Amino acid sequence: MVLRLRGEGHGWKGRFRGCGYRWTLSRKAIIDVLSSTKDHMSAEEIYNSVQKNYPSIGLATVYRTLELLVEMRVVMRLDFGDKRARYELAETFSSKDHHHHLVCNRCGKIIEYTEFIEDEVELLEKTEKGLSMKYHFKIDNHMIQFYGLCKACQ
Amino acid sequence: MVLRLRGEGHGWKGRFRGCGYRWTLSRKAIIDVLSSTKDHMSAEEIYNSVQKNYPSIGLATVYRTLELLVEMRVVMRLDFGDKRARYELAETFSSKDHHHHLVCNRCGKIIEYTEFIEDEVELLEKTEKGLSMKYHFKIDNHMIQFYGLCKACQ
DNA sequence: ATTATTGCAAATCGTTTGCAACTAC
DNA sequence: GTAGTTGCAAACGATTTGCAATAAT
Repeated sequence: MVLRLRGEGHGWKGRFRGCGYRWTLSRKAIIDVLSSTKDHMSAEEIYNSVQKNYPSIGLATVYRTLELLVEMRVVMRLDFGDKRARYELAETFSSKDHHHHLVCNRCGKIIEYTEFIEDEVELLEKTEKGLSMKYHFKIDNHMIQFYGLCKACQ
Repeated sequence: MVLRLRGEGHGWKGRFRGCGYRWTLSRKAIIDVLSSTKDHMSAEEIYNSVQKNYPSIGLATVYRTLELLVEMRVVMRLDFGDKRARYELAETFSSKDHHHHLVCNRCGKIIEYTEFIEDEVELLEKTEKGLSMKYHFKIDNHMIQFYGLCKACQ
């Protein structure tokens, strides 16, 4: 019987090493922050949160790490029309809690919805397959956003 | 028999006046550029294009106009993960030529697809209705993007 | 020991803004 | 004439980068 090694809870270390990267405190701290919330955090928010436990980690490192994580497909970079980029663990984004977004064009309010998703997902999978074949794209995520006016802004 | 006034080809003037804005040369020039292409142009690209015919129009005006047009729902602001915002006439975006996007995570290549759309649209309309009711959102557009690796980048 | 990673401060770059001149109405 | 609009240059803010110090392997 062989033990399944899980490393830092998700095999993070192995995943980094496998890509030729090192497993560092900064990276762990940032992934921890992202793991601890479902919010769409900006780089600066992540930085502030990381600072509470590791005051020595700099903002540049947060940016560099996020870039790396996006490249590794560990996090998803989102855009809601406010200027800053927002980040969310891909795992959170794509799991059974998969959700899409409703964005208010005036105040920027964002509503995450998970209802009506099953049908969407089913259809999207079909579409995904069709697109993959036709365009030879290897698709690994998708995003749906509805734009309009929220109750308050109408 | 009453004539239908069309103004500048789309009743632009009336549309602006109706919102309390003025119909100016800059605005016409920018809308003309957007009307002449299906591309997703950045503010600077629009500026460069406008410059060819109207060298006196400044970049700041382009930004201010685009902001106004987004607010008026005349244009749709898009984001493909390269830093700059990109713009497309809402009309182009939402008409029968309605399309969605495939975005390559590595090289940023964008493929517009129009196939597989009918089913999507049908479903989205249903979803839209459901979301509107539940969240009291007035939805007037949507966006679907698939992310992955294009043929060349795999 | 070797090489990736980091913090810091400076630089970059898309976008916004203050203001006086200008233009649509 | 009265606002809304514009060009210009300066300001802004998010993100990136050079570099010497530091940490992971």
